[in-house]
Amino acid sequence: MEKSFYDRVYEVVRRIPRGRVTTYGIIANYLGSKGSARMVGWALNSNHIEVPAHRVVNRNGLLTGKAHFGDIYMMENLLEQEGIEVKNNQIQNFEELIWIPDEVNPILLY
DNA sequence: TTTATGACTTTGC
DNA sequence: AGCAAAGCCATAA
Repeated sequence: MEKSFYDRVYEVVRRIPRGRVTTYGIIANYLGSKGSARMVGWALNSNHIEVPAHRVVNRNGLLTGKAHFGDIYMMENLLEQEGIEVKNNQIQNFEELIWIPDEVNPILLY
């Protein structure tokens, strides 16, 4: 069975360092399909393996996927356990926490 | 093969 | 500023 788009998403997500986050769009862009941010989320939705999906949020730093963690507070709790401050589904200091594949540093692409 | 879907993103009003 | 609609594209059926 060849590697599917999903598998690559899993690989990237697994590489996200603890205490860091990234976005659907960044992952999609890294995988080559810059318009397929939706696929990333969907890949996680179909995910049967264990990946830190809670470290993936939308481009605003909003926990849009929280509903898929069983409890809507699960995702937030997981992030806070890693030292990430979340308030009202919004990650604080989001831009400083963004991690990008193949980048060793935290990035400040703005 | 065609259609539907979605844990997104961007643009336009 | 805030909401609506379209764009996006890999998978499942």
